[in-house]
Amino acid sequence: MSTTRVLLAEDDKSLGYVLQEYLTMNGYNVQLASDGKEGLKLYQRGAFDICILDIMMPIMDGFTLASEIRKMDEDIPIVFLTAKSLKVDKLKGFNVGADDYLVKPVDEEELSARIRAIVRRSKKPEKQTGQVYELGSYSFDYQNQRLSLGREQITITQKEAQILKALCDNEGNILDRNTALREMWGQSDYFNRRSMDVFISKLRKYLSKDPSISIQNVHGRGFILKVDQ
Amino acid sequence: MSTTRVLLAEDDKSLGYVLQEYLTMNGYNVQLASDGKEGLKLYQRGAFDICILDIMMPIMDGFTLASEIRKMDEDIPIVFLTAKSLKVDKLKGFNVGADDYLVKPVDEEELSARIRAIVRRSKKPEKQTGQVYELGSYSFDYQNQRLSLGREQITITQKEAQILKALCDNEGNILDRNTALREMWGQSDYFNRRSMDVFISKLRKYLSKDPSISIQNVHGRGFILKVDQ
DNA sequence: AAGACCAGTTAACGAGATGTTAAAAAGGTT
DNA sequence: AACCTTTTTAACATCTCGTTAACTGGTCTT
Repeated sequence: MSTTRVLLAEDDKSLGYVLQEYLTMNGYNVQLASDGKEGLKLYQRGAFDICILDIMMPIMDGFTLASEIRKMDEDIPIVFLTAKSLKVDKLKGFNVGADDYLVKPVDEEELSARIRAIVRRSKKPEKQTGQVYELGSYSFDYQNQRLSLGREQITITQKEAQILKALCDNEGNILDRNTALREMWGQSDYFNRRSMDVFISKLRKYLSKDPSISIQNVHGRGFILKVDQ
Repeated sequence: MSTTRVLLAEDDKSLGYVLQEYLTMNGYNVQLASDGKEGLKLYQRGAFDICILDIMMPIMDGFTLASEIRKMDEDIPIVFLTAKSLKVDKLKGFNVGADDYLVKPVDEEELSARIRAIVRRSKKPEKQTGQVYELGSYSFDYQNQRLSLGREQITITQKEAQILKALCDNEGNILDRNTALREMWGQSDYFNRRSMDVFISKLRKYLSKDPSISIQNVHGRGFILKVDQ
């Protein structure tokens, strides 16, 4: 993931500097503005992932800045900082769409933790495409239990998918039998082992149309999924 | 939008009751657990939008409960409540994936505002108004519960529409049964499952005039809406 | 080479999941 | 209350898939 870009608007120079330093050290890309107007300018210029705004600032206060920012981007996370803990202020903050509201003195670590929590939520709009494994000319979608070869497409069963996934995750390496059995069956005994063999046999059949793919046995140890080139 | 379902785990009966009352009055659907274990049970049974967990509780503390919940759903918002303001606790909270961390005494209005802020972020971006799905030769207007084929038009029921929408949103991919049940019924049990089957059967009938459309079952997982070309 | 496991494959079995229809229950309207 | 619509529950038929069994051949150890 790319670094998180932070817009920090804080008129207290020394506090602003300290926070900027701390956040930068923690891998954030921080731009510092010392009043609301400057904050707005910076915002218009760059693309940010989160805004941290002091409420009491000269020229333009944090609330006004926040609403200006909201006009441009109704989705960007905003965190307010303030010296006094006035309840009305706090509620006003959340009403203009704040994501958090911190009372000074702020603890840098806590600020960092809260930023992380907020950005984590806001940064995943797109639905994650279920991971798809490429197996020679096959492709295997674990989430959807789908194995496809060209236009042909079959839906395999849950256990088949589990085992094939485990093989794919260890492609070229041994998938240890006992490990796999404990993972998928909860324990390893004679019957589970035989059951696994049945599934391996089924998977081999599914994958037989591409001769470059093979599931090889390692006597007494497990199986290896191999894809030759 | 449906009401926000809140799981509140708080062992202090009177505080728990007060918060439940307040949040309920503000339009939240609140279920109260008086210890961690009960909280976990409630969570497993129902579908929630956010969890508010006291940290110090008998039997199972809030951190443990949170990590159990995270095992099941890595995306649900979690807010911690605590009496003492220990920095290590706070950071630990954020590290297990908290979205917020409030120190008692909590102000109900602030809690409500924070919940709103968090839930706003986590709710999936619903597609916009008047979305009409194209299904082969059918078209389906979810808002108006209308399914039409040519100039024929039928109005389907709310549940039918909900399920069809969920299927459409996952077209070509598995609509997970438990996910759907928790979304639409609030919980997943034997009877809901059978009820869902009945609706699937009805939808299949509605859609039977276009043979390129099918609702396929994936044994033990859910259903896939497929539209061949 | 012989014995002792290990693995490959196919088929049968049965618990549980699903398909479908109909009746009952739950809501809502007049 | 009588009526309607929607949803749930019941009942029964059918299907699915993980397991187990059975038989075959393979691999290792001695």
